[in-house]
Amino acid sequence: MNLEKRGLSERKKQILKAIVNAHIEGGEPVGSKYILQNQQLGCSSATIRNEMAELEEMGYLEQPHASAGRVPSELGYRFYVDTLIERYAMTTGEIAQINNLLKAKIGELDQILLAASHLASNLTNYTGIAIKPRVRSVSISKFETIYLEPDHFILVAVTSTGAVKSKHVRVERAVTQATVARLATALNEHLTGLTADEITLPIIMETEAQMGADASAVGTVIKIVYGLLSELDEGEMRVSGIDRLLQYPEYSDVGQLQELLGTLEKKDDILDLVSRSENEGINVLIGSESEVKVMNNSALVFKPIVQNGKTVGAIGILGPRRMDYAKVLATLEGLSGNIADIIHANKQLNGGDHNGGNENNGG
Amino acid sequence: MNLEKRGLSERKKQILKAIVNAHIEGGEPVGSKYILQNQQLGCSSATIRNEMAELEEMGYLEQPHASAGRVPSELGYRFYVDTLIERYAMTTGEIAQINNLLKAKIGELDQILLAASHLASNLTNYTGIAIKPRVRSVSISKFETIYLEPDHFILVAVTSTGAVKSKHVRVERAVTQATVARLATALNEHLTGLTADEITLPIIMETEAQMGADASAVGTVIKIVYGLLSELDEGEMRVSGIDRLLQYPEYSDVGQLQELLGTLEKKDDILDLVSRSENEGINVLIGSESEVKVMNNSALVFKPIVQNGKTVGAIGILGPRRMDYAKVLATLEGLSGNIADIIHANKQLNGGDHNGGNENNGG
DNA sequence: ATTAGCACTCCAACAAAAAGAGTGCTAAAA
DNA sequence: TTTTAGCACTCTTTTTGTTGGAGTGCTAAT
Repeated sequence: MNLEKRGLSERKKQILKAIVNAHIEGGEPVGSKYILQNQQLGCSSATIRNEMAELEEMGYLEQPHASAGRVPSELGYRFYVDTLIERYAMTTGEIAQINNLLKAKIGELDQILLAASHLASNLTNYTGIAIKPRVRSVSISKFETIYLEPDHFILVAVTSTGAVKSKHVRVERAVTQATVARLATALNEHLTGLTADEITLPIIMETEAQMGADASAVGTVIKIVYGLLSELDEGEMRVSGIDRLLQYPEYSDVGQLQELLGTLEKKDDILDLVSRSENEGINVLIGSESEVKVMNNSALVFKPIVQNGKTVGAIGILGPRRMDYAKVLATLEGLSGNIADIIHANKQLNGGDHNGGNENNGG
Repeated sequence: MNLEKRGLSERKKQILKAIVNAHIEGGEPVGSKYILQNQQLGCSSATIRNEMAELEEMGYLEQPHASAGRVPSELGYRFYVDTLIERYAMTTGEIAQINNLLKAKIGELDQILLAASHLASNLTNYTGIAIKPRVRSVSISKFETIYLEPDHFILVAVTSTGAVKSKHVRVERAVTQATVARLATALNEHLTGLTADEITLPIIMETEAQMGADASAVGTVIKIVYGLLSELDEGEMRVSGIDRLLQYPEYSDVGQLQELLGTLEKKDDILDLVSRSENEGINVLIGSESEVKVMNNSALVFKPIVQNGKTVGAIGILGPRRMDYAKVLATLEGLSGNIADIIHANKQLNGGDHNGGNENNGG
């Protein structure tokens, strides 16, 4: 017992792992008898009980009430995810499913993320989340205008991350096709690479000067550009497969469920959490490790999608604290590998090796 | 009793209305005693009981069990919505809220619909739905290309409904800025106004011919255009405020709730329903009136957004069958009026009168 | 046609009892 | 010193029974 100060005995590890696995599968507290029957550790249930009592004392297990089985504590899950978990190998079927669905969606990042989170939800049977994080500083790398009618054109902006945004623009004074083309040029010369904060009055005035007689449209457009940039700042989050949560008994309490759904609706908390993360590997947040109040018996696992050193998106899984971490980690890794392939270049998808490291981040 | 064959007596109407109102508010079966105390109809509870028994026989009321109060049947709600409902006037506060939020979102239809459904959910305290219906035939009215790198440009398409879609395009053989500009011209000349089905091989060949030496890119782009058109065909549906459902006791049964959430996740059923609707007024679907299985104790109210005679979107409310129809109808009407203002022209919002007719459509 | 009165039904809530699962502890065995 | 069998104990879950109340339907009188 003294020598266990700095680590768990092999037997304790085996018991803890068995308990976590059993609880992940069944959701019920696990008793010594069950362990006895399902593990070969050549000792009696009484010994197991003793070990369990010690594991509880050490903080890895909890007892829902005086005479129930044991349930893994938050610390127990942490230890499990960090050291005990056995890597889950995706089946060829799953890999094929990923490839097929994502291949069909080669396109804008938004759609890829959405499809991926859907897929993640399907494969893991938990709730999937697709996130475009808030970013401190997006800028626009290219403007284009599309003339429609004398008082009506479309402003298209390509952002530094490659996303394309557009807005209809209506102006008071009629403009010509040539004018809106000149406008695009002017915008490209003065506003590219600037964040919302950097669009200052002098810059606006320069742009207006360049447009000469047609300066009146500039004000309207700048306002729209500004709004566009702030929109991009806001981030976005979409949820898929909420219905899957309901199959887990931890969410059969309506109050709890309502709180959780509320958090998913509000989006802010999770969006913040993901946007602030600096871990580019897989993030695993178990229960109260995250500041999001509601998560107490839930867990959030997410993987940022990084492009040129910048986090441009994330896919995640939300589920009960006792989720099947092995499967979730493998799924998110597989998916993010494929997404990386797609966005870095439109090269052929081949399901190759994307062992994206199994880094975990507690709190 | 004979003369009631073709209509309900005034007293029956009053009783029915009182029962529906009471049940909408409380969610509990309503008894004769309650009616006696809350309505001035100068008769005893025994008489009310008799009337209630007859209303039940006629199919307007139901009894959950032998000795409970009465609950409105589906037919009862239908009758209520069609003839008994009292128009609800939006408060100035609500009108102001609508104007402020929508004003801020002047932009693409998607965003307006999303904001509106959010708002509808907030105002009514039920779940809001924003829908872009499947449409038989979308075409593209204008193409534009944005050159980025020699093997990489962006294709922007403006659809016949004014929506803007874009796709990144990567090509094998390097192209110049001039080439992508010519490509846009070629696409505009050959593909505008065509639906996905109408893009035939001859047309493709003509386009390729026009591009001469750069024909190789045409194939890639056509595939993308095709995908883009089918995407537009698919329709879209976004849900907001699911958490609000949980406050109503009819959704405290996990099984029921799961089915409902499943329907909302799948989107297909509701999307079909809305896409196929030909009623441009407010549609009210109560319980099993819709083919969507799950709705049995739910109701869906939605209002198409029509532009140039075409349904370009819809906003809706999903809630318990006993929802506050008066409020829901008023809210959707108010919102759709404002949306119409915004999309028809960017004229100033003024919260003016949009009495969009109170048409109802039973199954 | 309406109403008072009453017996009847059914549900909901509570209480008590029984069943079960799992533990902790003790004393003996390895 | 560690392990184990055995058993009493605790706490939950399920079952069963009881009671109270709400609301109806019916009958007989108005």
